[in-house]
Amino acid sequence: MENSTKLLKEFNLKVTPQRVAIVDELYHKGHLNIDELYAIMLSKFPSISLATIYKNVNSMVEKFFISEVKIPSEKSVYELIKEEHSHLVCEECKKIEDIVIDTSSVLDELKSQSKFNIKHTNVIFTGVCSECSK
Amino acid sequence: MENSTKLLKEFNLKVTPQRVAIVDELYHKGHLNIDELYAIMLSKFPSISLATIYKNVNSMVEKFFISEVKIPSEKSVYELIKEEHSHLVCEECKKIEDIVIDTSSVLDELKSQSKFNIKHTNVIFTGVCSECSK
DNA sequence: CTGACTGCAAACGTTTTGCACGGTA
DNA sequence: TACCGTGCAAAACGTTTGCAGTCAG
Repeated sequence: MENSTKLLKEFNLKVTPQRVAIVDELYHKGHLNIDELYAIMLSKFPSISLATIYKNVNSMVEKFFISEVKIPSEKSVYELIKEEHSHLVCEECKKIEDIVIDTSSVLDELKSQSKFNIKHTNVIFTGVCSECSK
Repeated sequence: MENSTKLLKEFNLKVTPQRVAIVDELYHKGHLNIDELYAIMLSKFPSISLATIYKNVNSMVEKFFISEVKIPSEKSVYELIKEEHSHLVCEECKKIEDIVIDTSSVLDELKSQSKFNIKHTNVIFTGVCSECSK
């Protein structure tokens, strides 16, 4: 069985062709906003409704299968949930890169300053990628 | 002259009572979303329009006088721009705390992994504050 | 005095909802 | 078969715009 189908079942989401396609795209593209997702889906399902995109994205977010990434000055994108990671966003070409960094030193420093019990560390770096800075 | 008035002039924004009040509130409360700001402003200017809030917030953002903070699963809040800092957000009471942490080790690690030329580092920690974890 | 700001109402874009139909389990 | 998902249209929501009157510089 294909990967996307298996994943949907694991998250107790009914397997429909539309959902499989959404998961496939997020898997291959990494990050997509609603408009990009709709455009891609339209090419595969000419009569798909935007409402279907929203409904599916929302149910996948609720089941913690995908997550919304809120980027400063940009539209939110969605990605499959995996190991905690940070994002690098190019201000010019808008490319988004995932990066796994060790945040333990920052968390240690934080612990000494605040009594918060931290659950998640959300880091977004913005700047210019190597292609755009040429 | 009061602080807010002076600040508005420094950022080339005309000084109106509505703007002074917005800056005063952001200064005292630290972070406010649009609805909170509107509610507070309504109590001071009963006939103020939501459009006025939006117009002022947008012009202040454009002049880099205030900035939008996008928080996972929450409404965006606005704050006066100051030294770069991170945010701690309590998932339960929604309180937001500012914290200045040294991100140089993370930036160094990043530099060794990616060719991005980083301009800004945006860090949001989510968790439970000390009052709520009692 | 002039241009910018305000408040109002309308417009706009985005997201959600209700419903009839069709597909999945 | 029973329920859930889909597509469509309408509704709801948040934000922006245009305009006439007012105010700051």
